[in-house]
Amino acid sequence: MNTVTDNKQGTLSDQVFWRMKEDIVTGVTPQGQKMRETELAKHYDISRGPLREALQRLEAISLVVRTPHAGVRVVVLDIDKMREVYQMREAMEGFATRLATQVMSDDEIDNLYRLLDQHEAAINSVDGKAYFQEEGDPDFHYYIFSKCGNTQLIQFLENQLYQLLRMCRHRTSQLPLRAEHALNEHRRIVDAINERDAEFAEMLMRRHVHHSWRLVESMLKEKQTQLCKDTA
Amino acid sequence: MNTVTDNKQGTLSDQVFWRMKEDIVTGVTPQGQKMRETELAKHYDISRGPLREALQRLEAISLVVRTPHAGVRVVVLDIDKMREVYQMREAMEGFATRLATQVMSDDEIDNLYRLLDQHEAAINSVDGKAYFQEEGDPDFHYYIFSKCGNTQLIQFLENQLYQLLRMCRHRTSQLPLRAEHALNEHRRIVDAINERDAEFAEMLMRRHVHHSWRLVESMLKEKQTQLCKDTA
DNA sequence: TTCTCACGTATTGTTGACAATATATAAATA
DNA sequence: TATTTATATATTGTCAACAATACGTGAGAA
Repeated sequence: MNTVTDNKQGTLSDQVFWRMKEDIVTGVTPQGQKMRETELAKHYDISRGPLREALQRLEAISLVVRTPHAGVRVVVLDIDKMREVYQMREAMEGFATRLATQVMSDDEIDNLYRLLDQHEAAINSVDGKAYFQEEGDPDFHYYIFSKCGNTQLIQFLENQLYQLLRMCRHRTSQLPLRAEHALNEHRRIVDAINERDAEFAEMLMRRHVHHSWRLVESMLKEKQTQLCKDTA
Repeated sequence: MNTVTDNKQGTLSDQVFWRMKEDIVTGVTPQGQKMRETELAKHYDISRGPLREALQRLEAISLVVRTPHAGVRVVVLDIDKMREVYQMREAMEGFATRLATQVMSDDEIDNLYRLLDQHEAAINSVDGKAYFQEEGDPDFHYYIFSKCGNTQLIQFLENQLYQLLRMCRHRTSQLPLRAEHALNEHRRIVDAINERDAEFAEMLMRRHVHHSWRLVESMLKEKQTQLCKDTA
């Protein structure tokens, strides 16, 4: 199912890039951590050349920040950066949904309906809500924007934005969910796509992402104020 | 005015990245050209290490494409890729305009009006239309999205999308313009911003970008069919 | 003649050593 | 005692040689 660690194909730089990316996104390498080249090279058992290239690729997708001659650190996703990620999602996924609505085949729309049914079944089962956040929700979003017909847009969402989103999710995974509510919004989006109402589908997707953010934001702020009280 | 070549600050990799970027975007390095590392290293007078890093950064912003073990080529902006660039612009600049409308200061809106006046004056003068495409139009767009308050969005537009757009422009620079028409659309956008109507401002910006693309597209297709007739 | 396969060459991927820069430590001065 | 400066150390940036891979060329067979 998960072929993360045993990926022995491609260049060294490639392999290490994927491993480091997973380590960062899943929180194995904590946010804000200093990443020393020598140290990492030893840890991943390669020389500094390919390692630097891997670091550079991580920088290109905003997973690490580099200051010249000083080194790189894992990005710290504070509330403001997370806002930016969700704003980008709102704009780009909304637009991707519009495009997808115009070019999706009927069979692909059927697949979307089947996906909704699977998610509903999962939610009704034990641990289904956790499943929904971890697998179901991303699957749904991924399926739609991957049909938008704009390669650049797909790659940006997949390679850049969704990696950051996974980091956000990791940070908010202990927060309560809104699985049923989100599923309803998913249904409406698919209905709009099915009616080939591109403008409406875009609007619904934007609202859907916006709602997610609003929830995440309020939870984070609540947690933050709670933390202040604890330390005071 | 242009401090491209005499930029002796920053790391070697940095300097060469900027030089190569300019060379590609301005067409000095033609689209589709194979870029051999040894050759380039000699040409820019550095070793292959930093040069590879510069190439990788070019790859990250989609100015070159790399195939493993085979090398990198300058991207070829065919009509389909250009469509993708303009679509991305439509979505992201539209959204950036919405955000900017919400957070721009009154002084900054005044600056926008002054910019419009400058552009009108330029258009009425000799060669003003050329000026408008080369400098005026990008300035206008850049000013707006730079005020949107979303760092990631700004950087993406500035570092990635607008570089590709400059390549598109270079390819379509000989095409006739629509300077007056575009200026009118600019006016309406600024008016919407001034009235703090974020949704309307977004819509106008999207339509504006969409119009640009429609024009470019029809010109390119016309040129293409003409070319077919010539060779037939 | 045309297709296939093997070989040599050219190009990219990787490595470890060296140079340049920044950070941390400690001594010296106000 | 606090602050500044000089030095030492650690870390990043750069280089040139080496290894691995892909592409072009030519020979051989169908």
